[in-house]
Amino acid sequence: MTRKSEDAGRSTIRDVAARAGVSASTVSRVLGGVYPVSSATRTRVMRAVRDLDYVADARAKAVAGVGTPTLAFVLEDITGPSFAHMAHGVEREARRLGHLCLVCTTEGDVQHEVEFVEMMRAQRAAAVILVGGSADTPEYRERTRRMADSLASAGSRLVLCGRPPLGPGAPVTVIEYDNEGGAYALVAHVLTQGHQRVLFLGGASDHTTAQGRERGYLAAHRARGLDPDPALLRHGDFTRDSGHRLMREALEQGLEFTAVVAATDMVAAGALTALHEAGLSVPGDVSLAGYDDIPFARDLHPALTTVHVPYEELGRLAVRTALGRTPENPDEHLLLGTHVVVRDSVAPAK
Amino acid sequence: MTRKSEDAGRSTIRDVAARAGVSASTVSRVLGGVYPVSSATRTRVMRAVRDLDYVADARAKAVAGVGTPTLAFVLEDITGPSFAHMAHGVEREARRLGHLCLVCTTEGDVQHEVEFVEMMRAQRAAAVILVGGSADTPEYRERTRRMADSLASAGSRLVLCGRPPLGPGAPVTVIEYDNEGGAYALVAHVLTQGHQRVLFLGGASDHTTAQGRERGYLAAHRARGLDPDPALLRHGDFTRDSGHRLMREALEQGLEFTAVVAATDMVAAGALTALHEAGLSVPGDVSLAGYDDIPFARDLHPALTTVHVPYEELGRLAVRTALGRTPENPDEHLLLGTHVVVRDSVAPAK
DNA sequence: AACACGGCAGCAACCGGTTCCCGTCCGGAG
DNA sequence: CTCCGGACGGGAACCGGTTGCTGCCGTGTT
Repeated sequence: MTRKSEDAGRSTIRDVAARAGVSASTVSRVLGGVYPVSSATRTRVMRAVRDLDYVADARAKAVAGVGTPTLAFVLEDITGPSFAHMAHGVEREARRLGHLCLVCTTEGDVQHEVEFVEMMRAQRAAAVILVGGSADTPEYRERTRRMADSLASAGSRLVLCGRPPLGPGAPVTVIEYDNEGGAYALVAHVLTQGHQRVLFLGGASDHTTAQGRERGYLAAHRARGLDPDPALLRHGDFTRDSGHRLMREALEQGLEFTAVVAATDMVAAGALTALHEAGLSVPGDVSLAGYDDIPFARDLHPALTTVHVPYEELGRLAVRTALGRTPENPDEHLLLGTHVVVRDSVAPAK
Repeated sequence: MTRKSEDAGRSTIRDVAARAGVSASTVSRVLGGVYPVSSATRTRVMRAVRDLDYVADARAKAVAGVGTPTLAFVLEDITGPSFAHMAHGVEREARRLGHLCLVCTTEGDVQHEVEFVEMMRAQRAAAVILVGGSADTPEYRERTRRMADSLASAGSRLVLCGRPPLGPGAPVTVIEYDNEGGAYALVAHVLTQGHQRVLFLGGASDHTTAQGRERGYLAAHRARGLDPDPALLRHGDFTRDSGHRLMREALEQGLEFTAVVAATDMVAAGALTALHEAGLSVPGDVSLAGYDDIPFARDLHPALTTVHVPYEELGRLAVRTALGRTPENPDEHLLLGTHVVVRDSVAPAK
C-alpha cells in the first residue's frame, strides 16, 4: 500500500488549495475566471489543478446554484425508430442549450413513469419530456395533471410530446403533430386511386396516436360519402409483429380489400411480409401504405408510400419551447404538420 | 400576487421542519426511515411533507454521499438501430441496478467525446460507457487511455463497448463482439453456395468494426484458397445511403459478381434498393447478405440473411461488469459470440 | 423515593463547492 | 510624507441535505 496521492482519487478544492498554498476561495476564483487573481497565483493554482487532475464536483456546484442544468426524457422504448429520432432531436437541442440529458424508458409501465418523474423533480431537472401516445382516460389526465403541478411548483416543467393534452390551465407544454390530418391525406390518396375496401391496421384502440390516425382514416372515407365496413378496422399495437399477425389473420379469414393502410411503418413492414408470404404482390394485387416515414420505408420493396412526421424537429421543439419559455407565454401548445410522401406501394385499383 | 407558499416552489427540508415544528434532522430521519422517531412526530412530519409537496434535493443528497448513482452512455448517434438496442440494454440494466442514465451523442466528434467524458467525471458518474467502433490509431489509444486513467483516478470506470481495446494495464472494461468470426461464418455460407465473386460493401477502412468484418470476409476466402479481386472491396460508411451509392456505382461500372455481402443491414437495405432499381432480382440474379440482424431485416424482400449480434445483451453486460467489478478482477475483457441467421436473400450460384 | 436506562429530538459539523464582505498591501497623487 | 483607492486574498456564511454526539425526559426497577 505505498500509493501516494490519487488513492481514492477525487481530490477536493481544498486539496488543490493546500497544494497551491492558497485558500479554497482563490482556487474557486481562478477556476471561475472572472474575479481578479494575480497571474503568479493563477499559475500556481493551475499547476496544482493539473497535478491533481482536479475537476470540481458538479453536484456540489449544482447545490451552490451554479451547476449544469439537466433535462429529462422519458419514453416507452428507445428502440422504436420514431422514438429514436425524437430522442436524437431532444439530445441535440439539449446540448446546444447547454443541458445534460437524462433518459429513462418505462416499458409502458405507468407506475414507473410516475416514479421517474418524481426522481427528476428531486434532481431538479429543468424540464421533463414525456413522449409517446397514451390512453386518454380521466385517470391519465389526473395523474398527468398531478405530475405537471408538482413539477411546476418545483420550478420545472412538464412537456407532453405526441401525447394527449390536459385541460386548459395545466402548467404543461404540449407539442403534437397532426395524426389525423396526415392519415386523412394518406387515405384520401389511396381512395383517389379507386380503392373501395381499404383495410386499416391500427394500434391499441385507447391509444391517442392510434385514435388520431384512425379518425383520419374514417374522415377521409366520410368526406367522399363512404362508410367503411367495420370488419376492415383491425387493432393491434405499433410493432412489426402486430402488423404481420393482423395481416395474416385478415388473409386467412378471406377478408376482401384492395388496399391496406397501416398505423405505422413498422406495422406496414410486418404486413408487407405477410402479404408476400401469401403470394400476393404489392402493389399489383394490393396497395399498402404506412405512417411515420422511417428511413427504412424507402428500402422496403416496393418503396413504401407513407406519411412523413418530423420527429427530430418534434424533439428539438420540445426542449426549445420548454426551456425558452418566458413568464409571458407560459403555456404553449404546438401542432406540427405532416405530409404524405408518395412512393411505389400504392397503385390504382384494378 | 396573492399566491401564498409554493411561490417559487422548491421547499427545503427546513421549511418542512418549521411547518412540522421539529428540527431538520428529524425530518431527515423520518424520511430516511431507520432512525427511531415517535409516531406522533412522524405523522406531523409526513403531513408537512405532503402539504408542501416536498422532495429532497437529489444533488444535495449526492454531495452528502447518499445520492442515486449515475452512469453515462456516450454514442455517436442514437438513431442507428443497433445503437438503439445497446442503449436499451444499458438503460434497462442501469435501472435494474438503481442507477440513473445520462446519454450524450457525439455526432462522431472526437473533441466532443472528450469533453463529455470530462463532464461525466465531474458528475461523479459511476461508469462511462463509450460505444461504437473507432479508428484504432496511436492517437486514439493515447486519448482513450487518458480518459480511462482520469476516470479511474476519480473512482469511476471507462467501458469500451464494441471499441478497440487499449493495451494491457489500462483501467478499462472492454466488451466486444466477434465481428470477424461472424463475417467469416457469413461469407463462408455464401461461398458454400457456389459464389465465386462476392462483392463486399464495407465501412470506413480505418474503423475497427468495419475492419473486423472485412477481415472475416478475407479469411473466409483464404480458407478455401481463394484470393478475392481487390475491385470487389468497396468502402463507404454504415448508412443506408452508402450502401445504395456503392451498389449503384458497382453496377454502373459493370463490375461482375453474383453475391453481395454488406457490412451492416442498413448498407444491405440501400444496396437491395439499388439492385431492384437496376432491375436485378434478389436472390435470383444476385445474392445479398447483411450484418447486425436488425428487426427490419426480416421485412426486406427477400428476407435478409445476416449475422445476429446480441446488442441489447452487450449493453446489459457493459453496465453489469462495469458496476459489478470487484477489486479482485479489475480489468475485464469480454467477447460475445455472433451467429449467422439464414433467411432468403442468399441462394446457390447458377 | 432515588436511580439507571433507553427512546427520541436537537445542535453542530460535515459533504464540496461559491460568494459576500472585509483586511491587507501596493502604487500613485497631492 | 501622508492619504487614498484599487487589486488581491482569506474567513465565513451559505446552498440543502445527513449524521455523530449530547442531553432531555419519562419510565421501570430496587
